[in-house]
Amino acid sequence: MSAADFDLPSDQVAHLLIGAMLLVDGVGGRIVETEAYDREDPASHSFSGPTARNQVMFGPPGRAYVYRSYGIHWCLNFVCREEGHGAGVLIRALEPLRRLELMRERRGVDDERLLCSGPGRVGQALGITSELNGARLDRSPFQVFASTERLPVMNGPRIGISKAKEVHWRFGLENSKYLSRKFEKFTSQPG
DNA sequence: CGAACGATTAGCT
DNA sequence: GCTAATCGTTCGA
Repeated sequence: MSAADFDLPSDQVAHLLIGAMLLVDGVGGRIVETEAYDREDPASHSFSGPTARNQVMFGPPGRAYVYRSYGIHWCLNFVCREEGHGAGVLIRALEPLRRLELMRERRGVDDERLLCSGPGRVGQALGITSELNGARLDRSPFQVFASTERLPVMNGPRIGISKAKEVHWRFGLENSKYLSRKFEKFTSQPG
């Protein structure tokens, strides 16, 4: 995918990314769960304007925004919309497909379903660190290929937030074993 | 400068 | 289901 593909509202990109192949240095798999965030969104890091941490969200679309979560985990986002807007998509889960042994080693677990099912796990399995904050998604080490298939996508409330819980900007591949959690309430998107 | 709070996970009950 | 771990970011004094 090119930078222009991310110059769209983050909920559209979050939906579009379900089924896409994501690789970092050849390690990764198929995206099965995402969440959208936007400048006008109280749950978003960008809601209160640019800061040292979130400055990449206010840069050009098609870049990686990487942040430290709970002092422990690295979480990977894709910057969306026009430059300066402050929108992004959090990559919450992958179906692991490439270089599973390296992911098992990095994660310290064998179970395939625990390799990339959660944003912190995705970061650890793919070797994401702050060094990749601001990196272009159309250049090494990233590779992002949109799905050519029409896939059944469901959506629902985002996870782990305290504000804007009524916004259903969590998207997931229906029937995937690799979601970080079940979708309790969801509406199926028209295929 | 201090304090509160996470876009989480793992491990235990 | 509940909670400790763990520390950078943010905001108010």
